[in-house]
Parts: sequence; C-alpha cells; structure tokens
Amino acid sequence: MNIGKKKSFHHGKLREALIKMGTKLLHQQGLAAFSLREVAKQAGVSHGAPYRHFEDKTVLLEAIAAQGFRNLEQVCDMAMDRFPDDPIQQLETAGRGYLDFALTYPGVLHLMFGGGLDLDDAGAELRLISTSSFGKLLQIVENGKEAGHYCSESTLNLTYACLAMCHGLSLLISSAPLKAVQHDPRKFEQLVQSVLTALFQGLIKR
Amino acid sequence: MNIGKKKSFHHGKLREALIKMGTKLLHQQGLAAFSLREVAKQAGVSHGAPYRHFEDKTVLLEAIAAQGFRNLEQVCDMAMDRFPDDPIQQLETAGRGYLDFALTYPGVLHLMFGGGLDLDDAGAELRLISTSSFGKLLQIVENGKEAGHYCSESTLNLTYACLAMCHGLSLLISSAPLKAVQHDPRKFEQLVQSVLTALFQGLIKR
DNA sequence: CCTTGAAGTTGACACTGTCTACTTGTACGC
DNA sequence: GCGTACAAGTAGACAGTGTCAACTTCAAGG
Repeated sequence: MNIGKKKSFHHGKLREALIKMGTKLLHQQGLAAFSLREVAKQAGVSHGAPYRHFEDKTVLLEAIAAQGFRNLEQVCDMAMDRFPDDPIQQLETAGRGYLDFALTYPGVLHLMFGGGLDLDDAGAELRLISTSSFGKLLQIVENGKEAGHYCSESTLNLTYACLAMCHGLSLLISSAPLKAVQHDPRKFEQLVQSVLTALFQGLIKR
Repeated sequence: MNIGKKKSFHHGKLREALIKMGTKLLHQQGLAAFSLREVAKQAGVSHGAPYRHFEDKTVLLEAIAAQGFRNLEQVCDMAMDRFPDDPIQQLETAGRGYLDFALTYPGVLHLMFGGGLDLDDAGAELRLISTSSFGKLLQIVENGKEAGHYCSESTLNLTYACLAMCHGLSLLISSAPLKAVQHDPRKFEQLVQSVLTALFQGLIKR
C-alpha cells in the first residue's frame, strides 16, 4: 500500500541504505576509519539498528564487497555484449572497466582484495558472487582460446595472469607510487596501453 | 656497561621489540585485529609506553611496512648479486622472491599495498625506502633493456608491468580464490611458471 | 650527590563493536 | 474492527580501543 520507495515499517528499507552509506563512508574515510556507528548515524538510525539487518560489522562489509563483485561481473558482461565476436576486444574492455572501477572505488577494491575479509569463510552471498564474477572473466579468456588467439597454457592459468595484471595495476595506480599518474591523462593512457600490450603479448599464441 | 642485548634504561630497546611483536601480531591476527595495547602487552610494557617511541598507531604500522620494503629491496639486491650477467634470471629470481615474501608475510604485504597507509604523507623513512625499493626493481629491468632483451616500451612502464603482475599474483594467491593452490606445490609451481612466462613473453623484444 | 630529562606507568577521556532489555508500530487472525 | 504477535528500531551498558596528561623511575653528567 505504498507508493514508490518506502516499503513497510518505521523507517524504510534500512538494509540498502546502510550498504549505500557504508560504501560512501568507506570511499571517503577508508577502511581503517570505517565505523558501524557512524554508518548508522548517517543513515539516521540509532547505533543498534544495523544489528537487525547485519549480524556483524564484517557482514556489512561483506555485503559492500559483494556489490563490488557484482559490479565487476557486470563489467565483463557488458564487454561480451559489446564485442560478441572479438574476444580480444572483450578482454581489453573488461580490463579497462576493471581499472575504471578500481580507481572510482579504491576503498571497495581494497576491501575486496586487501585481505581484510576472509572470502573462504564469508557468507554464502559473497562466496557465490566472487566465484561467479571470476567465472565471467574465465569465460572471456575461454572465448579467446576457442578463437585460437592464445597460447597453449591452461585457460585457468591464463585467466589468473590477466587478473593478476589488472589487479596489480589497479592497486599500484590507486595507491602511492602512481597516484600522480592518475590525474595526468596522457601518461595514464600511455601506462595502461603499455601494460595491456605487455599482457596481450604474453597471452598471444607464439 | 652492559653485555649483549640490554642497552640502557628500565627496559631495553623497546622500539625494536614493538616492531617485532607488531609484525608477529599482524601476521597472526591480521590488520583489523591489530591493537596497540596488545602489542604493548606482548612486549611486556604498559599501554602508554609505545607513545615514547611512536607518535601514533599508524607510525608503528609505517615502521613495520618500512621493514617490508627493506625486505623487498634485499630480494632485488640478492637477485642481482646472484646473476650479475643475466638480467632475465635477475628478474625471475626477484619475482619469485617477491612472491615468497608475499606468502610468508601476507599481513605485511596488505599493509604495504592494501591502502591502509597513505604512502604520500607518510613519514620520511617509509617514503624513502618505498621509492628506493622500487628503484631496485627499475634497475633490474634497466639491466635487461641495456642487454637488448626487452621491447621498446619505456623502462618505467615495463617496470610497472612487472610489479603489477607480481603484485597481483601475490595478492591473488594470498587471498581467497587461490589459497588452495598455495599448499599444492605442483599446481603452485605450474601457476607461477605460467604467469611468469606470460610476463616475460610480454616484455621480450618482438 | 643532586638535578635533569628520557623512558615507562597510571588513570582518564571519547569512541568503538556488541549484547540485552525495552519500545514502537504494522500486519494478520479472530 | 481489534488485539496480539513479531519484526524493526531505541536506549543503556560493557569491555576494549587510541590517545592524552600527570605522575614516577632511574641512568648519566656536572
């Protein structure tokens, strides 16, 4: 019996609001300063309210990380949609999308891969989405292999190589030594191009 | 008037003890559970004592991270010493050393690159050692370039590519999706070999 | 020997995550 | 239509945290 957003009880859909605010805080203040109470305050509820939706602080963080993985999965999907017949373009597009995400939400990226979360004994949601998003990348590499573009290494290992390269580059750019590059579009593009080229050269059939 | 370890005042050389204990705790409990008070307790001093040696919690963390960078620098040095005339072996050895460090001290690695520390406005010590250790890697790549092994991309960009690959691989292996691989030596070696091969193939002159 | 000042201790403060008991208010069975 | 049950949110308490200021200790130098 509601119009639009507000769903049911006192307040509305708190769960999503907390994830949203949490992401925002993470992105503004970093993981170290991330506080459940502050998230609650920003969402306009008392400090105990989040516990009705998240068992734990880490469960909230897991939910935020899960959204990050969803985002990455979407990047892969879009890349495949845009270039259905060109696996190499797929990979390049996905790689750039990954980088774009990493630079837009470095806090979330660090959360996802920074070791703060133990994906192994995380909630089912996070485990599912993280393996599934990895599966999407695997598929892109598989596409290239089927088209005969890549060398004879196992698809799995090639995928790891791709992921490692993108991931490493993202972390480097979003953290210290390369933060300068981030705001110099020319150098930035040159670096990305150069690393991607190295990556492809490493994958291509030889 | 002292024999051996104990140096001067009440307690001894607390600073180093704190760094040592801190590293241990970081490595046992992870960054999230890292507590100054706990470090102090483990070192056998009161909770206020660390403030005589470290302005801040983050300053202690910076000191720990700095040691990590020193370690990485040493890895590069040793690689160059062992193969003075073979830059490619230098790079491979350094890469494996990097990986080894990453898997032995994942907590420190995450501290160094996980975004918790802002290398830009860190203390002078950390800034120096982090750029200097990067310089060592740069030198290894430069060696290979001078020997005519690599392609025409700028040395800087090639170095970034190497670092990104090693770094990304380390993070992948030390965090979720690949933790299993870590304890299966055969698969592990296969993966490392395969990624390194891809990397070299990407650098080599074409 | 007495002063001094670095090194370490103690107690306090605000803040955090988490638990428990309480209140609110909506949906559903009668 | 109404009362009840139960999810959603509040309020207060607790231990643990980082940090600060005031205190004590003790090796060294005049």
